Amino acid sequence: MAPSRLLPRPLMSSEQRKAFPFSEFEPKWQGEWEASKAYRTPNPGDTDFDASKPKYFVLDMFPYPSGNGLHVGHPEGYTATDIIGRFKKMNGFNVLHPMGWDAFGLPAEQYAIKTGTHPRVTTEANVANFTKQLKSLGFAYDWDREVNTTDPGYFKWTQWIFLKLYNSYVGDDGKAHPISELEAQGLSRVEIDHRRLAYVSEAPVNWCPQLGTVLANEEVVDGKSEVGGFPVERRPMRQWMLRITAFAERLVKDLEGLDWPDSIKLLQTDWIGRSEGAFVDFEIVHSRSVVVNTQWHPAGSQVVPSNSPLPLHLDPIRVFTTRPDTLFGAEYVVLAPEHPLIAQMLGASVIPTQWPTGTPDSWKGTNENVRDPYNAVSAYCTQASNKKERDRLQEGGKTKTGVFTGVYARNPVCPTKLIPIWVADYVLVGYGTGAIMAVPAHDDRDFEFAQKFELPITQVVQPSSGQNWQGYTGEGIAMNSDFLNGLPTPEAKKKIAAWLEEQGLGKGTTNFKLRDWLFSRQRYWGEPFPIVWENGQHRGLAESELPLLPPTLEDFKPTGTPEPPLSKATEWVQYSATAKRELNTMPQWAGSCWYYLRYCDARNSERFVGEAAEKYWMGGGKPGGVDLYVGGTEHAVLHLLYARFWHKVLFDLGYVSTPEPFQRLVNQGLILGEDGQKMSKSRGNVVNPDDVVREYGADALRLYEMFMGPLEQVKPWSMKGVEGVYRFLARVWRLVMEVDDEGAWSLSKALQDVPANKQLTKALHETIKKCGEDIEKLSFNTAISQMMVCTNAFTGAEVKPAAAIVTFLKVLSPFAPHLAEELNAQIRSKFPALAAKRFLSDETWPAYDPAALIEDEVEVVFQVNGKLRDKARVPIAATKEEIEKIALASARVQEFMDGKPAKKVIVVPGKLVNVVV
RNA sequence: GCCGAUGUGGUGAAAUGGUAAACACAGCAGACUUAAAAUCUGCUACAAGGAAACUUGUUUGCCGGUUCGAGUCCGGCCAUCGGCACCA
Repeated sequence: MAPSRLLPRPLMSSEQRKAFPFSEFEPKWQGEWEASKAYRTPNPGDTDFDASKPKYFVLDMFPYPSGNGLHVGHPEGYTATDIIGRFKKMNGFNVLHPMGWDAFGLPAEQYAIKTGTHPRVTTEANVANFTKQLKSLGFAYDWDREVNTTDPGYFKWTQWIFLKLYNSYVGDDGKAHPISELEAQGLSRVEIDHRRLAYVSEAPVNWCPQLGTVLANEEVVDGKSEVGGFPVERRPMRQWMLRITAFAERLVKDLEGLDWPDSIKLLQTDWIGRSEGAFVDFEIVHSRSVVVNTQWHPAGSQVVPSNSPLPLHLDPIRVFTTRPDTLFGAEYVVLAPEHPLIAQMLGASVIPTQWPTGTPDSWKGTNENVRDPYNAVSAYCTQASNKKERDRLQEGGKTKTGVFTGVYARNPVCPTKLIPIWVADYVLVGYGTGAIMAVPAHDDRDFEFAQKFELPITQVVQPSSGQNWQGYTGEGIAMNSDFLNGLPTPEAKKKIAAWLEEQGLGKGTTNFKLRDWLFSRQRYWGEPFPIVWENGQHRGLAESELPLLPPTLEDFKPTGTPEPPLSKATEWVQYSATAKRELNTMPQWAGSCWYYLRYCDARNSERFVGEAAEKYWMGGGKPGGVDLYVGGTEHAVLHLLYARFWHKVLFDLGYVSTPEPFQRLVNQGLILGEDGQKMSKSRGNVVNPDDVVREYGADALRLYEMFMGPLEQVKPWSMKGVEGVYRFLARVWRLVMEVDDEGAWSLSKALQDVPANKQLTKALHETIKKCGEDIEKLSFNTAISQMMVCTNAFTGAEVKPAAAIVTFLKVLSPFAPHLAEELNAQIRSKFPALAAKRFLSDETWPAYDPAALIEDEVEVVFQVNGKLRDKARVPIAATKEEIEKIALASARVQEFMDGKPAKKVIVVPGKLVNVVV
């Protein structure tokens, strides 16, 4: 028989295993905070609102409540903002720190398709789960301000803002104005529809058959949908667009005044892609205009006259270029395959049915069977339009293809010089004018193309330093350029732009990469458009008809055609005998474009946000209203750009008081799995916050996430690290509590109402100082290590001074609010005068005493030639001369001076002495 | 290809141009314990020498520069990660 002690022992209750009873007091305090509405934030107009306090609006990117629940990445940013919010509150600010749900979106809809469960049901369940999880972490949110984008009381205003966009245009001042101004000017319906910020377009879009919806360019990655990775094809469809491009200039410029990381500003700037240049018009010389000899063509051929008697007017080819100074080097013109002029030229038989005499074979395209330009061009264009975006990029990488149209254009600076017009898909229809002038000598792409297709390459820029001019794209001195010769690039640009304008051949202009925002989706679970169609025309609903609820549908499946699922709600669709509703819904971005505004006044049923509330919470004299916005980098471009756009429209129309929404932005870094890989189910390295809370408590989770490293950095998870901060919290617990004879926790006898000694006082005040500074800088990891140092100092003391420990708990409370609150309450039971009366969050952040930080003596290091050789403690008040004397007297210093005289002695008081020999 | 971020012990990391490695994790040793866990105390960048206290040298991706002094500033390169990708 085995000795009894080797038998499995009865399982200890989990309470006994715990180093401190967090699982008891954490829910207890959460309950108390909730019951007493400890974190309710009064609004202007409320009886308990104190207008004398400054405001601090600290915002998290609100989550999509997925079925998977919270992952450890969520609490990273949320804890950071929670600490800041609690800290600011203790420093006398009115703090707005809300939470809500970005709950429209594809997963709930796809789940509905699979199971038949209505997305509203799924969403409600997920929100309930997320709420429970977030509450278990003790965040100081004002839950009375919770918003949910799928709540009719919320999306009523999303629809309302859409109507504002629909009923606005951008004037010459670059600002949004009500469309009524145009009506007053007597503009026609068509003209007005052309100016609206929300307009209908037939442009080719990214259609994803599997998802049954179109996607914005930004939602397509490598020709596949960002969600799900399904193939995406291009097809023309009628869609709602938002005219964000009208704000491109301001969206770049206004970044200046924001406290955002430079890298994020750069990302947005690059995305918007502003470039200055000029439009230049190239007249198309064709058989139905005037016949002109080609000057330079290798075969010296002529454009073949057709037998068509009627002259035909064709608009010139307008190109955009950032290098108008190289116009003399333009050797050919390229149209994007989708360029409207191509269809026009094909239709009007401008593109000939025979290659001009002497056309090199390389110009005739790759299709062997096509023997004439007409068919070569149409074949090339068909092929290009069928190609998915992905193939255009992937197919042979970036090898250039193209075909000569058989038609020539006139170079405006050199009317006798005719240059061939090509079609090639390296020119994108969506950028600039969809056409370019090719200057092979000074553009990489044109250079590559010209080499491949044996087109002439003429130097027009002399590089400043002796680089090879072929393919030189930098600035230099103009040459072979008539009246530009000898001018440096910037001057040449100015001169040619002025000349073009004078001649009516072109115009200086600014262009952007940014395209208008494709705003409609063929989905069920999104905001319906407040639009009806009658007699082929759209019209906005009256405000009084909002919110427009989605129809109740049993069948959410995509129709398999571009017809949205809402078409299945036949009754709902029929607005009146003659009018039908718009069937598209808004994209998920819509709700997140303005949620921060709703938080200011979440229950207002009269207005999207009350005026006084908006002025107070979003005001403050800075361009951005939200004081701190924390979220992931994945939203660095889209969400932030869209929200800024909407905000500017609302600002122009006078609905909000700042031109920008977010003043300070911080991106938290991704948390990786313990294996250093991205957390994912398939890798099996996902950490569930619920498990961490169960094992170590919410405070330990919060603290660990902040202790891991700098907030912005990508960092791997470590359960051992969680244990480390858990042990720290247990040490704090034992400063106050000890196990009594019954094995229960009771107040420590070492805890006494005595003043702290000099050493402890210093440690405490250093901690107050450093933590305050570090919280402002969001350097939570170093703040925590300072609290550890402080705790270690207190642990080493025989007697624990109660008042000093309460002060310490105040500093700890933003980080570990439950433990701090519990220990404060424990101390209050014996020392009511020393502890906080109610909650620590009601207390004032302690002030540090600079005098407590100063010591009588400091350690000064002595260097010889920059190398550390000796140290000594010297009085803090010692003069430079005295310190120098002490240093030179040091035996070690003398030894390393090796008898040589000191050439120079640098003395940094309180720090070091460096003797140079 | 272009743009950006990062690079420091076995690990996460810290350092207004002024003692590199604070604070943790892991490891080692000791105390407590019948024992273990927990807790407490100490050691712990690397190399060489020394019984030891200690001494000397080297070290912040690599190469150079500025400076009395560089992880930090400047120039060049390399690697990893992220973004963009024919934007004229």
